[in-house]
Amino acid sequence: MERFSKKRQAIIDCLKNTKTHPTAEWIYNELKPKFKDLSLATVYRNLKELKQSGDILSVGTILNKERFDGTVLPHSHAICSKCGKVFDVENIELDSETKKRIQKKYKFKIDYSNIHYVGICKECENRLKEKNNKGDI
Amino acid sequence: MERFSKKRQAIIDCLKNTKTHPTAEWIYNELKPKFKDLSLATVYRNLKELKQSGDILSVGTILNKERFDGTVLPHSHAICSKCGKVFDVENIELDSETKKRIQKKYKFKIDYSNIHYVGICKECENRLKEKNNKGDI
DNA sequence: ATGCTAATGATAATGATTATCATTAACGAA
DNA sequence: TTCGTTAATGATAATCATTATCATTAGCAT
Repeated sequence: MERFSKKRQAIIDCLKNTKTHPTAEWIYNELKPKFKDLSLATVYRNLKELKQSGDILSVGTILNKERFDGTVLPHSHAICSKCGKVFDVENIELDSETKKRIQKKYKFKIDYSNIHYVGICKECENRLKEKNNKGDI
Repeated sequence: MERFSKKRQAIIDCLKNTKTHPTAEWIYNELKPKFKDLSLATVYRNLKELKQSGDILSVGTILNKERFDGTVLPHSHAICSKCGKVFDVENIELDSETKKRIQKKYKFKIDYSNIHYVGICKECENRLKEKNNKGDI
C-alpha cells in the first residue's frame, strides 16, 4: 500500500508552486536545501510515478530533457525552440468531429490531445538580433 | 559548400518512402544492406542536419527515442502511448485569434504548431484485454 | 513499541545521441 | 582526366539523461 512520503509531497508542491516547467534536476536543486539527504533518484522515481498516476503531466522532451507540469487542467504550451522555455497557454477545444474520424479511421482510442506552439521567445529573438548586428561590421 | 552525398539522399528517400515514423536506428538497419559501410553516426548526423534545414521533421521523443517524419506538409499525429506507434492525421487549422493572442501576451513568435492525439492503438488495446482476461481465472 | 514493506540514498548501469579524428569521396578548376 | 580542396563519412570513445540495484530507512497498521 502506498505510503505518504514527505519527499514525494515536496516534489508535488514544488511543481504546483512554479509557473515554469522544470526538469528533474531543477526540482532536485530546488528541494536539496530543505532535504539535505535528498537523492536525484528519488526525484526521478517520483516524477515517473506521479506522471503515471496522472497527478502531474509531462510536457515532453525539450532540448534533450523531460519537462514536467504541475497543472493538470487542460491547457497548451508555447515552447521556445532556442532556449526551451515553456509558457502555459489557454486551452482551446479541438474539433470533435476530427477526433471521431481519427478514432474510427485508425481504430485509435484518444485519451487526450496536446497542442504545442513552437517558436521563439522575446529574449532569444533579441539575442539573435544582437548576434546579427555584430556580424554587420 | 554542401555536397551531394548518396547516403544523405538515401536517408531522405528512406524517410519519404515509409509511412511509419522511424528512429535513427530503424533507418540505419533499413539502409545497411544497400550500404555495407554505412555508419550509425552518419544517420544521426544527417537526420540532425536535415531537421535543421527543414527537409524533414521530428515528431518528438517517444518512448525515449526521437522519431522522424519525411512528410513536411502540415499535419498532425496520433501517438500510441503504449507501443509508440505514430499515425499521420489530417491537418486542422488552429484558431488564428488564439495564435495572435499568444504572440502578443508572451511576445512569442510562433513558427508552427503541433497537435498530438495521444491514446491507445487497436493492437495494444487488444493486448491489454488479453492480459486482463488471463488475470480473471 | 514492533513488524512489515514502501520509499529512499548512493551509485553503477544503461542506452540514445554526440564528439573526435583519421580517412574517403564530391566536385570545381586546371 | 587528373588534382586539390574540404565536406562527408566510419569507427568508436565520450557524454549525459534516465533507470536499475540493493542495502538502509521510515510510514503506518497492529
